[in-house]
Amino acid sequence: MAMYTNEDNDQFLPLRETVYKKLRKQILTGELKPGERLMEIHLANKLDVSRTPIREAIRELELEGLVTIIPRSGAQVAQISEKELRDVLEVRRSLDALCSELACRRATSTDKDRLKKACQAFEEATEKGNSVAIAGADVAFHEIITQATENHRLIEIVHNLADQMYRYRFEYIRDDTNYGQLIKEHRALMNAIVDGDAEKASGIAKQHIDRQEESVLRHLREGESTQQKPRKRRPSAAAAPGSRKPDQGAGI
Amino acid sequence: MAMYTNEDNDQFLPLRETVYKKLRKQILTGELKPGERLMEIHLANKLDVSRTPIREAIRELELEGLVTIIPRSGAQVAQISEKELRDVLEVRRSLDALCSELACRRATSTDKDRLKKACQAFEEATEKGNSVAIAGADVAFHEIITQATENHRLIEIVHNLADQMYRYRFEYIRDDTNYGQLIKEHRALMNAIVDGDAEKASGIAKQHIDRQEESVLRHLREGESTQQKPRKRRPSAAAAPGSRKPDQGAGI
DNA sequence: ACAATATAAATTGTATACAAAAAAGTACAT
DNA sequence: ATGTACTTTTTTGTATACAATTTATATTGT
Repeated sequence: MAMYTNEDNDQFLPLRETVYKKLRKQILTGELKPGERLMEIHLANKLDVSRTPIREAIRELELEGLVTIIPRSGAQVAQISEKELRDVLEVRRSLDALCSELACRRATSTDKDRLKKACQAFEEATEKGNSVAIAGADVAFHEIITQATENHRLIEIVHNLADQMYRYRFEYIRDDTNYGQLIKEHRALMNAIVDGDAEKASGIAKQHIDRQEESVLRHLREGESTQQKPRKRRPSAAAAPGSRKPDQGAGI
Repeated sequence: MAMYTNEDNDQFLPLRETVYKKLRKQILTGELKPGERLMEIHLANKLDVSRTPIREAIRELELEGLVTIIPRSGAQVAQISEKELRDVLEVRRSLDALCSELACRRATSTDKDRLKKACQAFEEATEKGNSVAIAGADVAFHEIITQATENHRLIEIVHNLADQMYRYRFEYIRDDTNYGQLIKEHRALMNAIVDGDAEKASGIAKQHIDRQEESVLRHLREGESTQQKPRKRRPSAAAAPGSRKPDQGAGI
């Protein structure tokens, strides 16, 4: 066992955090596939820590929506249904529009410069044709806009929503055999923000997501191969019907 | 309190969940004040469980934004600054607008009926003048709209944002010595949804939040009395500058 | 007095033990 | 073969022990 040997590894962070990061990455990259079970002892052995930090990491991931916990049964990598993906995108559509609007109002001149560069970089990446690079450039471009909002809560939520779909990013990129439309949208969005035209920027952002939705959903329907079947469980008196969380709203 | 929780069936739930609910309620109602420390052993004794479920509950609350964890130092009830409140409201503004739009498209006729009744009930509550009842009726009204969207992710996020401000709901309600404007807005929103006029509904929802922002912020500035001062901690090499979470966006 | 430093106390982080529940496996009857 | 009761194995839920770290307190030197 590792004991308290800091092992020189990543940092002085609590184990819980490093475990959290590792699992998270594996889920996002698809190394851990949807439906795959996350068993505490197994993971503890594999990562050479005790069950405690594993448990805590899994619970963090659950609240993030990347993991589903079935009480007294265990955790599994969250299945994402078409409906759920659609829900996520519906929210993203609205929030990406908000990001763009806010960016129009709040982007500094250096923000705008970086946006121009990122836009350029994306175009160059598409010419080279490397999927990883293209996806990276796309993320970088949008990230500048997101950060320009200066609204940390918004940034957090947008990131979270993006994470839910991270697994599909390559399909999405690979889908567009010609990136002409994508480039056009990026340019238009960039210009709108530079000009401070919130109305326009908002509209483009929405369109942008709509296009994404189309291609991601198409791919989801085609390749269902990677997902594992969800485990069924014996009926139990305690099992609440339906919702995965209290979802107890306390609206103001 | 309002809260759509099925109380009492906690018997079969894991302790972690019941602890989570208890702490959550205490934070939202203000029984645990912002800045107050959450110490594991202390809470464990008080609630008569071991530290383990306490820890897990606290971590859930952290991801929800109701608790702040300082590594190796402990957890405290989240302080909410004016900037953060503003950020929350900025997102809510956008999402409440989205809720209203979606409600226009998706509300069933029974939804609409219930909305009318809830609107009516709110008016009656204002006449009676009981703050608790008014706040409850307000929540109920908005909850119908939220649920009508049929978008579970959206519902979850909106609830979470609402929770962040739950502590201020009474100030907000009490502030409006005459509820005329509030009633007018509710009625207008209700009518827009019944008519399916998404554009109009969206606009009203935004105004509604703007009004809230105004009065909540005013009250926040006045009564800073209840908040405890945050503990300061020794500088540490591990302490990351700024952000409380990796926040590593993986945008698509 | 005041600051710096050493010492003690409190508190969190992690590992581990054990009980409770669920899942998987097995034998048996039909 | 199929279904059913029973047993075993696996896995989670909770409690607890101990190490590591931080916070509080006392002590000392100036």
